[in-house]
Amino acid sequence: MNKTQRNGGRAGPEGREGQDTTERRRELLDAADRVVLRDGPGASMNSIAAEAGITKPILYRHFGDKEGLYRALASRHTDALLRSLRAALDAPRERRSRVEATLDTYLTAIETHPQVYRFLMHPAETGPAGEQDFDAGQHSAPLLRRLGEELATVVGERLDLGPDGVDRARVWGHGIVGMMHAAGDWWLGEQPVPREQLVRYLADLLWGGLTEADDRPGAPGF
Amino acid sequence: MNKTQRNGGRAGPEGREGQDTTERRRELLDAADRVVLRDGPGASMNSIAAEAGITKPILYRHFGDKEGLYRALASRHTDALLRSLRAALDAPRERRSRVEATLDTYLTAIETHPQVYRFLMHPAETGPAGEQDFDAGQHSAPLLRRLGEELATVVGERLDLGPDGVDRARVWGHGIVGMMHAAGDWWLGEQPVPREQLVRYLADLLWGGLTEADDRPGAPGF
DNA sequence: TGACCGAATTACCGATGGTAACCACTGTGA
DNA sequence: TCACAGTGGTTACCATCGGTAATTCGGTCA
Repeated sequence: MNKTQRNGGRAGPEGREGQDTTERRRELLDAADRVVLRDGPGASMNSIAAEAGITKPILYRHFGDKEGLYRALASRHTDALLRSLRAALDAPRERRSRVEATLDTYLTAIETHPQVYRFLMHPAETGPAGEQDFDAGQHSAPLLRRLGEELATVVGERLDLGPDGVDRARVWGHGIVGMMHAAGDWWLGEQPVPREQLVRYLADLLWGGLTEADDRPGAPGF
Repeated sequence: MNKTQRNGGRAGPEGREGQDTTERRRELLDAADRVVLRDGPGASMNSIAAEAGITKPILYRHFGDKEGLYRALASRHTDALLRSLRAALDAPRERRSRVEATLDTYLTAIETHPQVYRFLMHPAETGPAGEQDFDAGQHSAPLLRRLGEELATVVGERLDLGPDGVDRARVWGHGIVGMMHAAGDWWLGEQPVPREQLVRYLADLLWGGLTEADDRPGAPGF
């Protein structure tokens, strides 16, 4: 088993050893967190190591490469955000309230911790070397993908969308998440309206606001 | 024959000068385009200069820094895409067809040129050094912002959205663009459904599909 | 011809991600 | 008590990148 390998130490029972190394990982991630929140997503491995009171090679032992560290770090925050959103999505209310609560939860999160948010949207960072992968579709922030899939599942489970319901649910899941994300990103920069209003507008959009609005008199129609 | 002929002395009027330098810029951008499409968004300034048959400092003379080059490059593609989208948005049909045509135009574009798409979504690249700016809101791809603002204008002009119409139009503009973007990004990776279907699903979502769907029997409601 | 001027190149700097080589400490077996 | 093995850790280093001074080269004017 040797779950984390390394150690090879016959010394203590492996459980104990694993305990230590995961505990260590947590400490390192805490340090990385502080640095990233302070210096932005471009924080260097050296500074992170320094914050943790160690040196680079140890970080590389634990996380492989920068991408690995950032993935681990992002995973923590993503998990936390996902938990909040799931809670909002599971609250026992009617549909509209549920949607508004979810939107509000997300927007509150990014408003409260913009640095975390910014980091989560930039995990790739594609260092100087290599990076040949051109699959064009996984570069986007994994957070959005996870949110989209999550929402797709919820929608697919709870709504009756007909024969092609699965595909439809996935499209809607990713689409709604993208709407929330883009609007939130723009709003975070300018904050031209209070959060509650943004939530209402977005929910209105999902509620078919675009269909119900009348053409402007004299306009070429929309 | 100094076809490129760096003018050699102020001889010519400035107009001529400008002509030459903008022509040169175009050539350099063409070269940069080829390299970026070949090596991905992480292409180095050296390789771009080599492709253009010159050396780094010239690139820096023309574009200031890497960010500048990438901005110029992105601007070209963004402008082109914006033109197509405006055309789709201005076609004389009824609202639903117009929306579907716009979605289809965008999705066709990213499907046809995924490398360009990928580059456009990663223009920041935040080099190794500095990069202290933490405003958390301008890091996102400028393309999405421009699209969002554009759509907001169109929506605001053509629809009668009541007293707070301007704010509402901006939220909707960015929201719709984000929906299109996220769904497109996900779809580009998996392509689980044909494009026409994706377009229909997204339009359905905007047409209030989420409101009209029935709860699944036995589900906790959505 | 020779001084001059500007464009382009070479050579370089500092910083980064990543790694190999080295070091020190600690407990074990004789 | 002492060699030893294995651990975690550090130092020193490499290739590469973005960016820039110093320098060379080609042509123009007196």
